[in-house]
Amino acid sequence: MSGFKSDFLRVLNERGFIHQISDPEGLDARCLKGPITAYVGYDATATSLHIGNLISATMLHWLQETGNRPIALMGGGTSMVGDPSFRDDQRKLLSVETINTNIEGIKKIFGKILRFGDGQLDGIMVNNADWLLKLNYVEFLRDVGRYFSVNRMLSFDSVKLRLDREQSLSFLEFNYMIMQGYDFVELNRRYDCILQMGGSDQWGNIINGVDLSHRMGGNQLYALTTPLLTTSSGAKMGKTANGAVWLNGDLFSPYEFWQYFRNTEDADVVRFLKIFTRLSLDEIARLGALGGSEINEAKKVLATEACAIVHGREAAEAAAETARKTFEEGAHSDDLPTIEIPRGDLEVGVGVLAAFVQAGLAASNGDARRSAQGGGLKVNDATVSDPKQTLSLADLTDDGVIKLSLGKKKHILLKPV
RNA sequence: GGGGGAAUGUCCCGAGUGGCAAAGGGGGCGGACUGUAAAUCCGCUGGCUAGGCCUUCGUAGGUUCGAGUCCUACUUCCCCCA
Repeated sequence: MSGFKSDFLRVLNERGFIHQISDPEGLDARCLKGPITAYVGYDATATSLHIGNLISATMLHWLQETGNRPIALMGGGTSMVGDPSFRDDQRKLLSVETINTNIEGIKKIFGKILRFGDGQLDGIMVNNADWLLKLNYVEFLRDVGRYFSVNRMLSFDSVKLRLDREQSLSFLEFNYMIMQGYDFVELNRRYDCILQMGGSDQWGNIINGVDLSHRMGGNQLYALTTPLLTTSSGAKMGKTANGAVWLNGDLFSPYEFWQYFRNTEDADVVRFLKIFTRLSLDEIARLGALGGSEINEAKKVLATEACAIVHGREAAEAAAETARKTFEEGAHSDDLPTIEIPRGDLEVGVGVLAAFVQAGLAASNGDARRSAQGGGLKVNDATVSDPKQTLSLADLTDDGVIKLSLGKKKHILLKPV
């Protein structure tokens, strides 16, 4: 499936976005005939999208960039049910308020990735609550439900895990794929949308929409999925100690985001540059050719470029500069994450362990104590050897702060107020 | 409706003769080696005013000097029969 003629599929293919396409030749031919409309759906499971969602959102970007129309679908309706795909337990039911709050958070990112407006090829943002919540049960069953075979639905890999583990799959969740299938058909009716994209875990759900359109005598629709991103050593992409790599700055700061990409494994640099930056393939090839420790330069470019897309160029440069000062000069930058501490506390003296807990670098005194025993705690770059040590005004550096470090990478500044 | 199983350290999986802060993995964190990489090796992975105390094995009671382990009821989930 390499010889795509259309700009859109060629770009996606070259940059490593394609895992499966339902009818590659057919879709390629359709893309050549003129602009197409395609969509990706996002459920309101959190107040922000995470790095995994960024991949499909980036596909929407390239879609628009190559002269087509993108739709970002907010799953206000489907989130009422919850996608059971590849999950071994039921999701918690979300309240309507939570769903709406989450959607507001999720929407933010699209302004940075797509161009919206009233023009022919401007992006569209819709919410499937607009049509799903209005459906009449029996009518829906007769119009749409009749086309779904339970036998077939049970055969999808996405629910196999659940069934094989003998965990219950509720009827509520079982309806999810029907709703998503219906979404696709509805978007085709409303906007002539012919392609749905998503992560590889969405294949079954997307194919259901393609089939439903057939059975209802509708248009030919297409499915396209991206590979599940894992690091070369096999870990799932986008997970850190504290959870997901969020796109919203209030959950995951630009500096943290920059650091996440800076720590990419060597073997993943080129792959990630293609997916998470908009650099030309020539430039990426050049960066990928750097050998040995020089590849660190490529990682910095990756971090800055990826960060710039999500947080803006300025924040990305600032994160890069903070990192440069911290790691290359061994100095500390005012831009490091900072925690305020009452001046009075320092006058009295604060236990080191408690200080690390306050800074969020340790979960408890015991946790901090253990880190200290392993030689992982530092105050102003000096290893903490005595857990009973206290911090006072005398520990302030010339810049009037105290730098706490956990390991080599995590630094927090304590600032008296 | 009847019968039989299951729930363990608040990340996950998973052992557990009545003496248990509870085996072992995975993951995570820290250290060494490096290049803020990978691989490898080592340490840690309930809380605290810290070698003493406190809270943990689905929930609530009970038996016992002592309960994750035994008894009763309840909850949730699986399987079989109707």
